[in-house]
Amino acid sequence: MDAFFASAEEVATPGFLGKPIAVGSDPDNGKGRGVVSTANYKAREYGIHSAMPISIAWRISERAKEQGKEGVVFLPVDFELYNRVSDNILRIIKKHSKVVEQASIDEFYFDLSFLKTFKKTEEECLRIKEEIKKKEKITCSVGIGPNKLISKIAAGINKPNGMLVIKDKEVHKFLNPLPIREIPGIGPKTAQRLYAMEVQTIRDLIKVNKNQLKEMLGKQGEKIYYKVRGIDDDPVTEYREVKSIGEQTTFDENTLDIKLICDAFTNLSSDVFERFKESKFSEFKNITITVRFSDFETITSSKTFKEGMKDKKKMKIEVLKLVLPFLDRRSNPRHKLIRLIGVRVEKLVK
DNA sequence: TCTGGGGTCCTAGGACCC
DNA sequence: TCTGGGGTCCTAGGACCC
Repeated sequence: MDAFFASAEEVATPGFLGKPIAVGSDPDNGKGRGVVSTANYKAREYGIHSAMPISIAWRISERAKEQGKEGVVFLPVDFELYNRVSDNILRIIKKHSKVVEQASIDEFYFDLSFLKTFKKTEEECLRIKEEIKKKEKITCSVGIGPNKLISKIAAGINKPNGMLVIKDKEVHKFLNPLPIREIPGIGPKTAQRLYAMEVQTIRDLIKVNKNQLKEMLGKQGEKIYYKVRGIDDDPVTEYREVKSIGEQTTFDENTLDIKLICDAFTNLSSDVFERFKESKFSEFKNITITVRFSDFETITSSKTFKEGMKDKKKMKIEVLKLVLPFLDRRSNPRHKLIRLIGVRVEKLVK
């Protein structure tokens, strides 16, 4: 889906039509601590984009207003709304394809190989796009290719409201000129390491041999070796098992207030437990806590239990037992303030 | 300039077992 | 006194994705 959160908000509130919108954390008059989740295309014209600190976006908006331009509409993330829309879209796609994989709240893979030709596939995808546009009033971008990798990259090329078909024979011509960051799995860190080797495009990357990539990047490197060649046999799968349930929260202000921190951990523990109880799992065997300090150093501490756990009170006690060492002054000699804390349960048992 | 929150997967070292 | 090789599980940290 194109600018999904922002698009869903535009549909839900007709008054937003034509306005620049940023969905994300509360900007709190420029003091807010989060980031932009999604900016609509009007807001992108202002230079606002996903993952940008919300305080920067707020400043951009203030500047724009001074120049007589329209201010940005800042909206909190409303997952209930987006999940509803997402479910509707899934239902539409399911009418056209037997196997649909929901890759995220706004990304779907579906296997149309039963249609046999790219022409028929393209026509079918146009119908899906039109139906989504008609029923949900939002646009999406579609990529059609011989596998999930190529279709995903192709979908990202002609955004928004785009559609791109890459046939088997066209894969190499399509991939070669693209920047390496287009490959899913090459993030900022990996890209930097490759830039240092004068590797900028997939054409460059294809010249690096498999052993070199493997040595440099481990298993990830081997995957990249195949991806740059357009090779991907990852099947479209309906269902993926949940592996963990967790939550984290950033304090309004960094803190070392023990009571505040313990209360926040207790609340997180309780919230995670409630979500766990709503899940189809009956027990968990691991708890992991996260602490992020003011300098962004992030530590985790975890414990695995022989026996599965399913008691809220016991969970809270175990969480606090994990937290305790970090509240000891000796473990934090420079008294770094804490910025974020988190709680997660893993090793889930049905 | 200041960096959210929900996740998955991988790596490396250490303990432990046979 | 000095010590192999195969394997599993746990812990901590890091990269990545949306």
